[in-house]
Amino acid sequence: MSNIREVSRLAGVSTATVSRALRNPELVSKESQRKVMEAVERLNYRPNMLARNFRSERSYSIVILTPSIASPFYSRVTRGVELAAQNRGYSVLLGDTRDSLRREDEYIELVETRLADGIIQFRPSEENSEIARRANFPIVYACGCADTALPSVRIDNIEAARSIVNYFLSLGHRRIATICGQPENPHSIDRLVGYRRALQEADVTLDPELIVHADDYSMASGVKAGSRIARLNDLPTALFCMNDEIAIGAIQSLKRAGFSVPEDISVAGFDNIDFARHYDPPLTTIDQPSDEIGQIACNMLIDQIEGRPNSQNNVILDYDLIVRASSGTVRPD
Amino acid sequence: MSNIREVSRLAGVSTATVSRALRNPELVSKESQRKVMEAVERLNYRPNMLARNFRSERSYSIVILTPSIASPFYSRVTRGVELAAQNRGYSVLLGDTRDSLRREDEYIELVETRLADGIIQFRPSEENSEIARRANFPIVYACGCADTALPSVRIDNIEAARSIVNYFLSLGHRRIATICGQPENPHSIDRLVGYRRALQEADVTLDPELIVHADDYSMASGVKAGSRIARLNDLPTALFCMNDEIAIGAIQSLKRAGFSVPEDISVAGFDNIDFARHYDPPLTTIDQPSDEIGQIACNMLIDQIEGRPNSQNNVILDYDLIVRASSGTVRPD
DNA sequence: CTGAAAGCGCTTACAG
DNA sequence: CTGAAAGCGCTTACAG
Repeated sequence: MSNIREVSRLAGVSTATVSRALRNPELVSKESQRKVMEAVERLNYRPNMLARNFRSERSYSIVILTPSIASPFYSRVTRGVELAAQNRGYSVLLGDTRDSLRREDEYIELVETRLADGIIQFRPSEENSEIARRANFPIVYACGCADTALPSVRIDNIEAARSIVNYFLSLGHRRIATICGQPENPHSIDRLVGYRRALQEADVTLDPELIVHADDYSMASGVKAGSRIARLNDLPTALFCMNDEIAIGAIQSLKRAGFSVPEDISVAGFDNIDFARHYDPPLTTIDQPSDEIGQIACNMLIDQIEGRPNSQNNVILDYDLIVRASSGTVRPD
Repeated sequence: MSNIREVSRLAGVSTATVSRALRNPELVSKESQRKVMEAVERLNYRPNMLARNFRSERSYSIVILTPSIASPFYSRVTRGVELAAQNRGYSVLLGDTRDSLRREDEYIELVETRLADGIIQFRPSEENSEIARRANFPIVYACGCADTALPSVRIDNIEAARSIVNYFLSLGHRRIATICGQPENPHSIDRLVGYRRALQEADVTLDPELIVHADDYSMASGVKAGSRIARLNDLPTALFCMNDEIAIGAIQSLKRAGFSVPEDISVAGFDNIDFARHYDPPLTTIDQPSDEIGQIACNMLIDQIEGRPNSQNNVILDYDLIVRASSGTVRPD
C-alpha cells in the first residue's frame, strides 16, 4: 500500500501539498494539483482513512439504533438514513438493539470511543435510556413522539390516530375498538390519546372493553389480540390497530373466527408497510413518509456533527390516510 | 477527553503498561492491572478507537452489501450478521446497493481505504461485479448460488426448488407453472434447473407457457406475473414462485381473477418471510435458515480477516419445506 | 513484568 | 501557493 510520502516524492512536492491537493484543491496551484493527481494515478494511491479519521478526530460514521432491523417500517427509515449519509460522505453503522438496553449501551460505546460521530435513535422512548442520561453527543430521534429538548423528526401520532377514528366515525361506525402495543410504549400512548379524543369529540362513550393491548407490535401479537376482539360478546364494527403488523394478525384471527373484513368489521393499521396494499383485504392505514423521516434525521444529525446551525429542532412531517378495502361503511344491523 | 498518558500518570506506570493492561491483561502484573483500572475508573477514560484502529491497521468493521435493506429476507440475514459481528467485537456498515454497481463500488471503496476489513456480499452474482475483479480482500458470499472460489454460505437452491415441485407432483399435480425472477438472476437460474429436473424425472412434458419471468422479486412484479398466469387458457393446477413476495402478489392476482387458492390452484413461495404464515391463505414455502446464514458468513469473514484457517470454504445449509394452506391436492377435473 | 522510544499516515498552524 | 515540522493517541519491538 502506498502512502502520502511516496506520492509526494513521485510528484516532487511536499506531503502537505499532497494532502491539500486531495482534500482542499482550492489551496493548491493547478500545476501542483496536476502533478499530485498524476502520481496518485500511477501509484494507485488510496488514502488511509484510518489515519485521516484519527488525525481529524472524526469517524465520518453514524450509528442507527433500531429495535429491529427486520421491521418493515424501520428498515425503510433506515434506507432513507443510509441514502442521505452516503450523499454526505458518511457511513452507517447498524445497531440492532433487539429492545435490549445492554445492547443499546454497547452501541453508545461506539460514540464514546470515537468510532461514531453521532446517533439516530428510532426507539420512541427516552425514559430509562442510557442515551438520555449521557447524551452529550450529537443525537436525533426519528419516528418518536412528543417533542423533546433533543432534535427529532416524526409525524403527529395523536392527530394521525384521530384522523383514522374520525374516518371510521364518518362511515357511521360508533363501536370502534383499538389494539395498542404495550401500555408504556410512547406510540401506543400517543395514538391512544388520538383515539380517545376523536371518540369524545363525537360524543361516543368509551368502552374500556374495546381497548386491547398487544404484547408487542408483531403479527403474532396481532393474532392473539385479534382473537380477543373476535370473542367479544358484541363485536365492534371497526378496529384501529396501531401498526400494520398487528392489523394483519388481527384480520387473520377475525377471518378464522368466521368474520368478514370489512363486511362484519372494518380494520385499519398504521405505517403503510409494503404488505399493506397486498394483503387480503388491502389495508386501510396511515402512510408515514419513512424515507423522508430517515433522510431528514440523517441530515439534521450531520449538521449537528459538523456544527452547522439547525433551523429547526423538532420536525413534524405530514402523514396520509390511505383508504383501502379493509374498511367500509358500518354494517346495517 | 482523557488519554492514555493521563491514565499512566495517575496510575504511576508507563503508557505501555496501560495499553497492555487494557488489551492484554495477561502481560501485566496484578498490581499494575489494579492501578490502571483504578485510574481508568477515576478519569472515566475511554480509549480512542480511532487511534487504536489506525495503529493496528484494522477498522474492526465489515460491510454488508445488500440489494435492499428493506427486503424481508435479506434483513433477517443481516440480523444474523450483526449478531455475530457484535459478539466478536466488530461493527457492521450498511451497504444498500439498490442494485447499482456504482453504489456497490462506493462501498468497496470503504475496504480499499481501510474503513472496513472485509465484505459480506448478498447479491448472488459475481458476474460484472467490481468485487470479483478486485477481490483481493476478505469477502464472503451469503445466500448465493453455485460454489465459487471465494467463500460462501448458502442453501442448495436447485434441490430446494426440486423438492417443492416434487411435493406438488406427490399431490397429483402435473400442470405446474413457475414464476421466476429476471432470467439472468442466479437464483432464478438455479431454481429453474430444479423445477425442470423434477418435472423431467416425473416424465412431465415441459410447457414453456408455464414458465413466466417477473421483472424482479417484488410483490408488485408478482401481481403482474400472476395476472399472466390467470389469463392462460388452461390454468395450471400448481404454481411455484421463486420467492414469497412474488407468491403473495401472484395470489392477489389469482384471487382477483376469481380463482381460489388452493382449490383452483396451489401456490408455493420461497424464503419463508414472516408474512408467509400470516397471508391468506398461509403460504407453503421453503424455509431458509436466514439467521444462521448470516452468522456463519460473518464468522467466516472474521476468521479470514484475522488469518485463522477456515475448515470449510463453501458451506451449504439445510432448508425446510413448510407446508401451509396455500397448497393442496389437485382439483378433480 | 516494565519502560523509553519509535512510529503508524495523515493534517495543519506557522513561516516564508 | 508551498514546505518543514509537530503532533494526533495509541501499540509494540526492544532492552532490561
